[in-house]
Amino acid sequence: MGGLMRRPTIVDIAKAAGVSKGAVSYALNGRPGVSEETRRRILAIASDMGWAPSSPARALSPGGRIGAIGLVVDRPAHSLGLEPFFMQLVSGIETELASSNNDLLLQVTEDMGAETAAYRRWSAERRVDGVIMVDLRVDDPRIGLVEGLPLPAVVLGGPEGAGSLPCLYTDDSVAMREVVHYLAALGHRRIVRVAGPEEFVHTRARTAAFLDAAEQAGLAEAYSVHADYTGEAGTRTTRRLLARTDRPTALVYDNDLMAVAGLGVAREMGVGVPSQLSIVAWDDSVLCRLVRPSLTAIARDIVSYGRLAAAMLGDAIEGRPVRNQETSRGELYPRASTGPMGA
Amino acid sequence: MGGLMRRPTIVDIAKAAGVSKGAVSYALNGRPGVSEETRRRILAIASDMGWAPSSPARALSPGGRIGAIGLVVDRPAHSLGLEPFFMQLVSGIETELASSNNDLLLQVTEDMGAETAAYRRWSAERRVDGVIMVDLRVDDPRIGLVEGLPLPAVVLGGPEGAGSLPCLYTDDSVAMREVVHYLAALGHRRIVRVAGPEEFVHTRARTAAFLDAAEQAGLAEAYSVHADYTGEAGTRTTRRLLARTDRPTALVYDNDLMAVAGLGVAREMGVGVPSQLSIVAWDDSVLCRLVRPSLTAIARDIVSYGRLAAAMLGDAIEGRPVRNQETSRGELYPRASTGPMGA
DNA sequence: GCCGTCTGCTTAACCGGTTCAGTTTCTGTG
DNA sequence: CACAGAAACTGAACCGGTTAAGCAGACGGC
Repeated sequence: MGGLMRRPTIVDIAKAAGVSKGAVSYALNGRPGVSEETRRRILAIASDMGWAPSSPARALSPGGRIGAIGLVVDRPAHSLGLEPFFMQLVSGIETELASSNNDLLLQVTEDMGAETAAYRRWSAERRVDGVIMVDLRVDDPRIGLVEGLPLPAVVLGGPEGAGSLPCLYTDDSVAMREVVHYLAALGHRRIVRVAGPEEFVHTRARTAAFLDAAEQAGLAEAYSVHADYTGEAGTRTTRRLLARTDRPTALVYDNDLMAVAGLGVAREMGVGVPSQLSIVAWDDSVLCRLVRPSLTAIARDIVSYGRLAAAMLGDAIEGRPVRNQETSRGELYPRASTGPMGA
Repeated sequence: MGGLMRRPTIVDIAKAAGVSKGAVSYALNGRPGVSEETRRRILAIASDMGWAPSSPARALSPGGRIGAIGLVVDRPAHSLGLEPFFMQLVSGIETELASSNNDLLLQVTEDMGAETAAYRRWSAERRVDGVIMVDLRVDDPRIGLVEGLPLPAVVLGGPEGAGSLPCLYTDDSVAMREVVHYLAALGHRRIVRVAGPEEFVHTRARTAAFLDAAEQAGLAEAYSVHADYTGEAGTRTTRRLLARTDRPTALVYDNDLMAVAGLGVAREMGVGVPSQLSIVAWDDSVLCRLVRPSLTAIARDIVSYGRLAAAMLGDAIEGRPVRNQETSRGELYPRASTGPMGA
C-alpha cells in the first residue's frame, strides 16, 4: 500500500534541489527569478516526485483561487435525470475547465431557498471561485444576492433580469418563427404551446416570440399553457388540450420530456401523430430520435453553450472584462411527428 | 455593492471578543478550553459577522479535510442525460453530504484514462477527501490505482473485483429470477437479454443470474447479447434480434434507454408489443412510464443507494471501519409492455 | 500556608503554498 | 578599477485556520 506515503511538497523539492522553497515556487510557476538550468532541474525533480500543488494551500495565499466553480440545478431530481440539457451543459462546462485544471461542484436542490443557501455557503467558505446560474427567473432573488457577494457569476439567460451580472443567452425568436411558420405552412391553424414555468425569463421570451410569430402567420388562435417540465405535467396538460372540442392540431413543447409524454397521451386517446396532431419538441435529444414517430425538434448546441459560459466565468474570475454574449440559435429538425393534417 | 467587503476571519472575531484566535477556534468547534459564557459571546459575534470557516484553511491544517468528495461518470455525455440513474444517485449522495456541509465534485469523462487521471489529480491536489466509483469493471485498473493512493474510496459494485476497497452492491439474482419466471409464466420460451457492456462486473453477475434463472425455468434458448447502454446500440441490437427467424418473444434490457429504443424498433418492424413481443427494462424511470405501451420495469431505490454510498465513504474518510454492504433488491413493476403472446 | 490540580485562556508552531524585500554574485561600462 | 544594474536566489511574512504547550489564577486538601 503506497497509500500511506506522504505527498511531496515544494519543501521536499527545495531540499532535493538544494534551493529555497521560494525559488521552487518561481520555477514551478514559470516566473522569472530562477535560471533556465535551475528551472529545468526543479521541474524534473517535481515530476519525479509526482508533485502537484495543494489546491487548499494555493487558495489560501492572498488573491489565491481554489480552482473550482459551482453549478446548482434546481429541479426535482426524478425529472432531472431525463433532461439531456443539464448533462450536456455540464459536459461543455467541463471541457472548458479541464484545460485549466479546474473542477466543477454540482449541487442538485429542490427549491430556491436551498439554492441561495448554496451560493452563500460556497462564497463564505471559499469553496468556489465563481458560479454559473441557470433558469433565470423574473425578479430572481439570486441576482441581488450574488451581486452583493464576493462571488463572480455568469447567468445563463437574460439579458433582462440579469442585473449587473454578465450573461449568456439565446435569442429564441428566430427559431420560434421558423417553427410557427413551418407548422402554418403545413396547414395548421390551431397551434398550442406547452411551455415551461412562467417564472422563467426564457419561457416568457419564448411566449412573446410565439405570439409574435403566430400573429405574423395570421394565426389568431395560438396560445401557450404553462407546465413544469415534468412528464406528469406534460401528460396532464396534453390530455386536457386534446379533450377540447376545438382541439389543437399542433403542439409545441418547451422540452423533450413533455413532448414524449404528449406523444403517449395522443396514442392513448387514439389521436394519430402526425395525421391528426403534429408535435414539436424544443431541445433535441436522443429521446426525440428514439420514440416512434420520432419527434421533430429544435436543436441547440448545448455543449458549446456550457463551454462558453465556463469561459466567460473564467474571465470574470480573473478580473478580465466580460461582455454579455448571445449564443448560436436553435435550428429546426423536422422528423416524423409533424406533417399536414390527415396525411 | 457589498461585494468588496472582506470576509470575516477568526482573527476579526477574536478582536471583537477581546480574546485570542485560539480561544475562538475552541469556541467555534465546541471543544473544551473556553467558558460557556465566552463561548456564547464568540458564537454570537461569529453569527453577527456572518462568519463561515474557510475550507481551504481548514484543509491545510494537519489532518484537515477539504469537505468534498468526487464522482467520475465515465459514459458518453449524450447518452448520459437520459439515464435517471446518475442524477438519482447524485441526489442521494448529496442528501447525505448536506448534513455535514460537504460538497460533490462531478466529472464527466469519455474514457477510463481520463477517469484515472482525475483520481490522481484529485488526490495529489487534495481536492477531495474521497471518491465514489461506479461501473466496476472486470480487472478494473481503478482499483489498484486508488488502493495505492492516499484516497479513501467506496466502490459501487462487487464485491468481487473491488480489491481491498469497501463496496456497496446489489444482488440482482433474485430480481432476475422474478423477471424470468414471470415471462416464462406468460408462456415465453425465447427470452433474450440485451445486456450492458460485458466488462462491467454487474453485467456479468446479471448474465450469470439470467442463465441460472432460465435453466431453472427450463428455458434452453435464453441468452444475452451485449450492447453499450446507448439508444443507438439498443436500436441496432433489437433490429438484429427481431430479424431472426427464431425471433425472441421477450426482451429484457439492462437499462431504460435501450428498452425505449427497442420499443421503437418493434413499432418500426410492425411487431406488436406486447402481443408479439414483451419488453422489460432494468431500472425504472419516468421514461418507462411515459412511452406507450408503458414499460414493465425493475425498480431499485437508487437515491438510497447513493445516500448509503456517501455515508460509507464518510466513515472511511473519518477512519472508521467500513463493512461491505448489500442494498435493497430490485422489484418488478409489470406494466403494459409485457403479456402473453397473441393477447 | 503550601502544594497540586483544574479551568480558561494565550502563545506559537504548523499546514503548503505565494510573494515581497533583501542579499549575493555576475556582467558590463566609463 | 570602481560602480551600477541586472540576474539568481534566500529569508521571512502571510493567507486562515488547528492544536500542542505554556501559564496565570482560583480552588481544594492536608
